[in-house]
Amino acid sequence: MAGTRHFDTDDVLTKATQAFWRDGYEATSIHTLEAATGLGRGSLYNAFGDKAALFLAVLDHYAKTVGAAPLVHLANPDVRAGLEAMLRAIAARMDTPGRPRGCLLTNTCLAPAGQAQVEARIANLMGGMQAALEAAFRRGVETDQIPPGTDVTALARFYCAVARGIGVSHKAGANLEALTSIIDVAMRAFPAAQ
Amino acid sequence: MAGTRHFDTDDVLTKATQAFWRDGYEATSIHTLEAATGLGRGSLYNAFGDKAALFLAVLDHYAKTVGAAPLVHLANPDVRAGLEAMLRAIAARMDTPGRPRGCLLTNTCLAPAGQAQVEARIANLMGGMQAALEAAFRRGVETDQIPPGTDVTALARFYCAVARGIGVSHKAGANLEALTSIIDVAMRAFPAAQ
DNA sequence: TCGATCTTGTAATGATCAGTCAAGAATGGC
DNA sequence: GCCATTCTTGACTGATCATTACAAGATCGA
Repeated sequence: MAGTRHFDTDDVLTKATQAFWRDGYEATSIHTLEAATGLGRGSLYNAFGDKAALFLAVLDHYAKTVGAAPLVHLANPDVRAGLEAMLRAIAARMDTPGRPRGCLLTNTCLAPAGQAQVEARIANLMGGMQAALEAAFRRGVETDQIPPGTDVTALARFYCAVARGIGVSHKAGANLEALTSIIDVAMRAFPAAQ
Repeated sequence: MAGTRHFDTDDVLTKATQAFWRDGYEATSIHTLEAATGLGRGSLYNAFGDKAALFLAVLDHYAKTVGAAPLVHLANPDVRAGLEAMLRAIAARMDTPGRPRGCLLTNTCLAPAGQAQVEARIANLMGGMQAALEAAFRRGVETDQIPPGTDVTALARFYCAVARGIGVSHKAGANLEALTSIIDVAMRAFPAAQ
């Protein structure tokens, strides 16, 4: 029953992500992770190290897959349309049945893991979204889609906060229609083209 | 050393609130609560019941004091000014030194999986804020401060989401200046008076 | 003054937690 | 075909968790 690895790392990370996403870092025990991944204790510790190290791997896996997907819309030359598409993609992702509610990063940020390394990683990943937004908005200023002199940092902070607020609202029970109406209002804060 | 109660209930609740607010529901142990309140195990269980019941009392205490304070601004006849004052009061409250970061309700809105009663209470308290906003906006429509036909429910949901987003941002490390800039942008989504 | 009642501190309980370790089993290199 | 390596398994450890039981002390009504 042993000798070579019996699992695919990405597959195990996906399953572990679901568990952490659903229950949070503290409430997810090694026993839960055994059940979710189908691996034994020893295999988990052998492959990933301790619980905190596994969670770091989960965070990276989440950021690369679930978290990065909506950001591709920011590549849209129409900055406003790209922003709106990103927000709607986030809302649509949350509405996906079978997925845990809210956003793993936001959920974990609210219920801290107590591990300094984990908190630093979360701050880093969250900062990445704000930086991506800010870069898109700066490009919008350069291409005359956004009025010059606009505080693009504040604008990025705002839409980051909206995305986080959407995550919390969904975690608190909001449905897709409620999230959509939030986005409709939020887009009114986007500076008008000149 | 015993016979009559040696503590003030409100004082103990305030101290317990600080502990839950800082560390979250799960990470706050009875031992932590003993140290924070100065009471022994027996006194805590005798006075409040188990941990979940104590947390329910803490939630109500928080809602009555910290949570309700910013909402008084909504009584302002100028609806837009009242809304802005409320948001700035929330940001200023977060910046208060010595206070735990973020908002207790937002921080724990996902927390105790399995404690249906706690989740219901949080949903109820959160819904109260949205209802207060919606009532103010409806009054704004009646007094011609907000265009007729405005979706006041969506508007209330949006500013609720902004408040939650501010809480998450602060929890994630944002300072007062960052929170203020978020509010500046958010106010641009408010419908113009006719 | 005395007993009933309540508060309080401490010890103990059973469950669960993260993490470790020795031993068995299967593989790949030789 | 044999051996070293790697992986899996399941039992074990010590710590910590929420909760309860209990004894001792303090207060109050009668």
